[in-house]
Amino acid sequence: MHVSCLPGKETSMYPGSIRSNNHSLPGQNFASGTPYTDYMGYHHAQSMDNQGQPSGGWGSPYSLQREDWSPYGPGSSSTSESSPGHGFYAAANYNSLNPAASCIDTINADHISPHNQRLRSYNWMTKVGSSNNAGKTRTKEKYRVVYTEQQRLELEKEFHSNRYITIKRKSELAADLELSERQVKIWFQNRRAKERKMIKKRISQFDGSSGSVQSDSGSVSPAEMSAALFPPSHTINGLQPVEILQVTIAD
DNA sequence: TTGTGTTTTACGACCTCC
DNA sequence: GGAGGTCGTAAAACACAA
Repeated sequence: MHVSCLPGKETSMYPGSIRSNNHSLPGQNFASGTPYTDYMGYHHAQSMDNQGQPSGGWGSPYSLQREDWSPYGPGSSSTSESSPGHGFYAAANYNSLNPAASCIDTINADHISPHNQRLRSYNWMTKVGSSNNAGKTRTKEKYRVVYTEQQRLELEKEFHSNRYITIKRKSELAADLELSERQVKIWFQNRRAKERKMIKKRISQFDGSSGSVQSDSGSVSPAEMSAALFPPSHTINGLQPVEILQVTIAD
């Protein structure tokens, strides 16, 4: 599988999108400089061979509540070459602060190791119909699926291009990945939450440390960590993202 | 194998904006 | 009122130590 590095076709944050008036979305772009050492923190290595996906296996009462639950077929390979970065969160920025993850290819190659490539058994398939919790949507049959490697990769690419997905891109991505728009939206919400959590964790490491922070590669000074977290080029209204975040956390 | 902790989907409550 | 935001949380999926 080949995946290019954030091609970057579009440059506007909200090309004809919702909320294009840019009314201070709290996190809008603010995390552009956040570190992605955890970018590929996903441990799942689901095979792209998703025969186990529930084509038709969704419980009807559940699926009726979805906007467009499409069968989870194999990740569309066609998306590999067609996922445009939006340019705002440029690969250059990302790479500059995280050289180790400078190319998704690298990450991906790493990630899809023989060890990780082991096939999932999709145990949930056998659970369908086994639940007897009528009235509780979440516990009906299966209540969550595991996205494929391909789906995650494309979503991550989009996320690193833009923290907030446009309606247009959401629609495209959903079609490409055979996900519902709702799923894409929720994935982005969850991904932002994850990022905030990571940032808070890092900041608490600063606060809790006296002079240095231990990293994988040894001791890192707060200044170094800060620079890694937020490159100087990223400011919003004159504030560096870390400052904005600190204000936010203080609230 | 099993217990436990973490991560990943998914949802509801509530908020803001148009 | 609808759409999408955050926040908190449930529960499946997963990793890993014992």
